[in-house]
Amino acid sequence: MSKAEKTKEFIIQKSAPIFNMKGYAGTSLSDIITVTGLTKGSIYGNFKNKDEVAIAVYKYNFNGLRKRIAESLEEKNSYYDKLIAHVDYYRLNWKQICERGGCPILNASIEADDNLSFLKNHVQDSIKTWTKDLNHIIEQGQKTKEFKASVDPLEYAYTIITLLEGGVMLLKIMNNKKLLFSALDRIVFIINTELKK
Amino acid sequence: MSKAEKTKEFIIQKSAPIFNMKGYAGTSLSDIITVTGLTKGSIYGNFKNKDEVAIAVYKYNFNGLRKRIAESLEEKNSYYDKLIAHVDYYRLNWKQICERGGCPILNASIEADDNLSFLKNHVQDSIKTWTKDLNHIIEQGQKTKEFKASVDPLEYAYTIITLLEGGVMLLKIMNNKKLLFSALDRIVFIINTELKK
DNA sequence: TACAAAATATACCAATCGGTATATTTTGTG
DNA sequence: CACAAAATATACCGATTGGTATATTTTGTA
Repeated sequence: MSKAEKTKEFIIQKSAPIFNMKGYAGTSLSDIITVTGLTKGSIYGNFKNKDEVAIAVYKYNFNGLRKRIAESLEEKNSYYDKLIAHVDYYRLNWKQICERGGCPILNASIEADDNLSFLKNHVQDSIKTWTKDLNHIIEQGQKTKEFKASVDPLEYAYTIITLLEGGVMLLKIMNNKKLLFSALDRIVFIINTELKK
Repeated sequence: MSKAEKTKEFIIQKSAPIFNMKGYAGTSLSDIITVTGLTKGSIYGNFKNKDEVAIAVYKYNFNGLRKRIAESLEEKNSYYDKLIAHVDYYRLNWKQICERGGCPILNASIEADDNLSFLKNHVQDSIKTWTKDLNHIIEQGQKTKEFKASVDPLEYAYTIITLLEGGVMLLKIMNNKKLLFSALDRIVFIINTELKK
């Protein structure tokens, strides 16, 4: 790992919470300079412009979330348990999620959807990735006869994401974990009554 | 209605879509000047600062949405029909919602939650108002024996909001109405299987 | 250890930001 | 119609924005 690569990674790590909390438009280069302790020359020596920093930060935030969720599923040895663990990731880490500024997908999604075309594609990609991850778990669970073969895995993947994102939104704005937990309980209920055999 | 009040209303109306699409940080005073055709003096003669414009615009956007939903419930003469009509408002108007930049509550919520304290309170208030509106419909439906008396109206109000907001988020970012409709179908299913007697 | 290349810092740029003071126009009323 | 008050326009302000050109420092390697 070259010096530049280390610096690049350092900038991304330090800027990640700011972008997730203040948004793309709300985060200035001087914010990045302040939080990294570096200078403008160092930032622009490693990134073409602010957009490139934002994209790198978004990918970092999404990949981090995805990785942490994946880790919490690893030890589980049934697909049912994996799906429940996915939901429970939010139950266990809601505080950390709040501290980091909420769900990066949700945040970037809202800001990018009709404004930042350069980010929109990346957000779409990450939602597709997340959907595939959930879809895969459900499909595998169908193969092991844990889940009903009749249901459409993709539809349930989207329902889970819908409830998670809606739940995180209400958690953040109302400062009330009960609202997230209610969404999580609903997901578990759906899994138990409609997916589970 | 004085001249100033008319101008104020004019500024709010013209600025409303911009704030909802580009966000608070992404909307500049020159954007407001451009879209209204007015001058800076006229803006600041009617509003103390940018924050006050943003607040007025947010209230306008929320009240508009609330009014349009309320109108679509008016003719319905059962609380079950009112609740379904509430959901169907989104089914019928998803395109208009998209054109206006999505759900103002969701948008403002994401930007304000850990950044814009001056807006956060107003967003919280509007969510409380919306919750009460839904809660009221369910409670009344319980009184008329349309809905089961055993359920907690507030919990269902929150579940409906969670699914609506999550659905709108996915609609907007993925440009796919199917994702919103899936959330709407889920709400109707919950109403039919858990609320309805 | 010398030295070129890579990386970072410094100094600057025009444009735009939100906001204000003042001049001009428009308004309602006697 | 006159005239004060209200409303709007003009002209300006310092601060900050994203970005660049260049100087300096640090790095890896011969």
